[in-house]
Amino acid sequence: MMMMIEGGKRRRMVAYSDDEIEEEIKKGPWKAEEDEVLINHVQKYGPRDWSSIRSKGLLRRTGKSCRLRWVNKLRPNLKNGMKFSAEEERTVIDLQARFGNKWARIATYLPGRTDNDVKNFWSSRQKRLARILQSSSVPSSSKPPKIIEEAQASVFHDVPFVEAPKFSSSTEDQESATKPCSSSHISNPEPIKMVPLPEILYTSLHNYEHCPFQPDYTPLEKKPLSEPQPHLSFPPMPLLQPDFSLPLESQDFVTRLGDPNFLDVFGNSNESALGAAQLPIGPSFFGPDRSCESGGRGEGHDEVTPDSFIDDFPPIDMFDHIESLPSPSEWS
DNA sequence: AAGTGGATCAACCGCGTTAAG
DNA sequence: GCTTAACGCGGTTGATCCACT
Repeated sequence: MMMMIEGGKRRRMVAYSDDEIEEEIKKGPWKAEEDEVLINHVQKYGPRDWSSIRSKGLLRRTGKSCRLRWVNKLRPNLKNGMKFSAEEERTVIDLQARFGNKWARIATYLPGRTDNDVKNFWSSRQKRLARILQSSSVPSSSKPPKIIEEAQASVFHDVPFVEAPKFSSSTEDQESATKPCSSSHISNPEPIKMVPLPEILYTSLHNYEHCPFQPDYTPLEKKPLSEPQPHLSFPPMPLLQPDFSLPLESQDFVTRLGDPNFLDVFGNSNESALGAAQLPIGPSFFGPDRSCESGGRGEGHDEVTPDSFIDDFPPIDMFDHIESLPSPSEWS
C-alpha cells in the first residue's frame, strides 16, 4: 500500500540538521529492499549509527528515518498488525492518566508496542470518543437509542472506562502527582462545574456511597461490584456527584459529560485541545490528589516502573455500573 | 455499485536533549 | 564552556482500509 508516492514525487532536496550535506533524500514508504539493508546494518552494528547508513551510501534515507523504521516496524517481537487487547487498552489509559502523553514511556510497559502504536491508539480513541460526545450533544427524540448503542459498543464495552484526563501532561502536573495528598496542591482553584446528566447516564451513576481510594487492588482485574470502600470527605457536592467507586479519571469524565463546556472541547477543531479531554475543570479536584489513593502513592515514591506498575494498578470497574443502563429499546 | 466518513497506520517534522569534539 | 551532530520523542499529516448508507 501507499506505493503511489514512490519516486520523484516525494523526492526533494532537503538539508537536515543531522545530514549536513544536501543530497537527495528519499521519503515515503519503505521498500522491502530498503528494509533488508536496514536490517543488515543493525545486525552488523546494532541499532545505532543511523546516519552512517546514508553516509555509507547504503540508503538514501536520513538516520532519523532509518531509526524510526527500525523502531516502529523492523524491531523484533513487535506486535505488528495486532489490535490492542483490552488489557493493553486499560494499561494505556491508566498510564496516560499518570504520565500524560509520554508515549515512549507508556510503551515500555507494553511489550511489542511502540510509542507510535500507543500514540495512534490514543489518538484514535480520543477521536472516537469526541465523535460520540458530539453526537450526544445534539440529542433529538429520534437519536438517543443510537447514541447509547454507539457509546456502549464503542466505549463502554470496548474499553471498560471512558476517559483518562490528561492530568499529567506537563512536568508540573507530574510533580504535583507526586506530592502528598492535600487540597493545597490543587493547581486549579476553579470550582468544578457540574450539570445535570442526561437521565440515561444519571441513572447509571447511582452509587455515590463509595470512595475511589482503594487501599488495595489487583492489577488488571475487576473487583467485586459492591465491595465496601473507605470513606473520605469531600467538598459539598453540586447537582451531579461523581461515583466514587469509579476510577478517578472516569469520575471526572462522567462529571463533565453533561457539561456543555466539556463538549465544546471536542467540538473545537483544534486537535491539541481534543487531545486533552483534559480540561481546566474537574481534574484539579480529582486529579493530582490521586496520590492519596493508596498508601503506595503520593509518598514521594510515585515513580512507577514496569515492575512496580503491576503492583500499583487501580481497579478498572467503572462500567460495571453501567449495567443499569436501559436498553435502547426502552428509549422513547 | 458508488459515495462517504471514520479508523487505522506509517511516516514526516520540529524541538529538546545528549554526547562528542 | 561552546558548538554541533546525532538521537529521541511527541505532534501531525496523509494515504489506505473498511463499514455503512
